[in-house]
Amino acid sequence: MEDLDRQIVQLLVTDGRMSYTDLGKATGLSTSAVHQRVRRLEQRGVIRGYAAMVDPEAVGLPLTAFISVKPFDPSAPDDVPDRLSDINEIEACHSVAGEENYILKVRVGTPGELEHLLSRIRTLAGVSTRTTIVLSTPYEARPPLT
Amino acid sequence: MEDLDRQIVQLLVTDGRMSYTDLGKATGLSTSAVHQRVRRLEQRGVIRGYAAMVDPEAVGLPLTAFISVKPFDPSAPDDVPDRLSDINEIEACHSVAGEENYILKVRVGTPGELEHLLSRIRTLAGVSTRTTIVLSTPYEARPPLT
DNA sequence: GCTGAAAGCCCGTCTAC
DNA sequence: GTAGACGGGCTTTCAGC
Repeated sequence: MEDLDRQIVQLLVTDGRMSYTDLGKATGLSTSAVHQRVRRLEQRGVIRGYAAMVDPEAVGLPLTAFISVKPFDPSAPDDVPDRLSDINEIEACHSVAGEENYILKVRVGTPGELEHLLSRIRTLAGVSTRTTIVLSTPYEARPPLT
Repeated sequence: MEDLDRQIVQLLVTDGRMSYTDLGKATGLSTSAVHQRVRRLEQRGVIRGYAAMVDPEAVGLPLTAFISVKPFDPSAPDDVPDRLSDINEIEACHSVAGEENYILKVRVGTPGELEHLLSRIRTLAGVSTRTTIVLSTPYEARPPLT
């Protein structure tokens, strides 16, 4: 990727609401040139979208956990991500190499909700689970420096 | 949290660049009322900021991994997050309950870079590591529905 | 805490290079 | 691919309730 695009991406990752005018000042381009480049970055899928970053505790989700998942029947068709995609408590689903097949990142309000979520996951996807509770998060979602 | 604030947060998590005018239309508030609420949500730390979401592969970071970390000397002062905070490849650092002390999420370009990163982590923080390679990511960073 | 209005700035587009 | 300009819309602030 070109250096100007890289700069623009970097700026927008740090401040997703920065105006095209300010992006232009920061990169030395005109407003319309920046605008055009941003649109192309969005269309090419480099920029997938924009989001407010929210404090999970402030919205009632103080409990984070990683759940490693392994199918009961390793010969069954593997559609775990599809089966779990409607569960809003699951923030992320990664297919991984190793002892387990998937790592899920989940957020809930209470241990009771986590217990209930685990049983939903086990029955919906036909998997066994290994859960790692997050005690605190020194940092998270830091933008990739490229 | 109040319902109107919840609506606003939900909308901004889904589209971080939505205008205050549109937020007002969606919530039935005036533009200035929305603006005021958003500022208070930002000041209270409910909204931590805004970010463009970037495709890691498109910016040269196709390889994601989780690194579980455990100090060589369990009696030494635990300042692992501080010691690692300058490493840009580390996207997140969670303190966890379980066999290991921390889970790191990292993004790099190549296996060679991962190898180098692991040795930096081990020497900088005085830890042993267990690495789980991500093969694919069916979904990630889904907004918490509250 | 919300509304409504007013001024300034930004967005989005178009034309020209 | 970039610069410059223009109209419409948005942001931001300030009374007023």
